[in-house]
Amino acid sequence: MVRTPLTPEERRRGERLGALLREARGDRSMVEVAAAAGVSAETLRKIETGRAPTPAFFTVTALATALGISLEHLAAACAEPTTEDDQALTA
Amino acid sequence: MVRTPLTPEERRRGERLGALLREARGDRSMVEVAAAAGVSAETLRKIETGRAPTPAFFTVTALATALGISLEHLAAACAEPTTEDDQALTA
DNA sequence: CATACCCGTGATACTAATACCGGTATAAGA
DNA sequence: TCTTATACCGGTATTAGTATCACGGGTATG
Repeated sequence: MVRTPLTPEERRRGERLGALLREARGDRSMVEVAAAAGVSAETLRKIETGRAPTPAFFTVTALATALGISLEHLAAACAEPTTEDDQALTA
Repeated sequence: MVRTPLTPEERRRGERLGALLREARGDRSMVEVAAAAGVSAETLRKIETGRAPTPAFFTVTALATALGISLEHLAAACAEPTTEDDQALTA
């Protein structure tokens, strides 16, 4: 195996990231946010739905900028749900 | 064309990111930092040398955590050298 | 009711990221 | 000198991210 397939945990993390982005998008439309971030709407949809669990760094950066959220917040919320970081989803 | 090839500007941005990571690594070895971040040494080398200009978000996150630098700093330094952020490279 | 527009979705195509392998160069140490 | 460790480089294999194409659902407007 040359490229390790994504583990279920990594996919879970991707879903968490997508959920955070979708929540941050609020009532804005996908096309609007995608255009503001400079990515295609389909790409944003895949990331939000978790079908692209490990998007590129600059893609996430652009989305975070377009959505007005911090990268630290995203990384911390997706990192590890060991304790009870589900508060990040509700907030 | 279904997937836009990386533009020279994106590659430049990747080189900047790599330079920042290498600088943050300091005198640590590649294998040590790579192991701490959970990525292979070859991947870290490719990112540092700019041969992987758009690494995955969580890869950069893990490296930033292992190196003790902030994602915001990385994103800001790589975003756009419009004004004079070359100081980040020289410092 | 038909048409058009916007949003979201699935399928497809193609490039890039990641990892493993072997080889090379340089510097430190036995 | 020889070994070892580190970094660099090329190639290869496989998965995954991203973009385009084509489709369905809803809402408004004619």
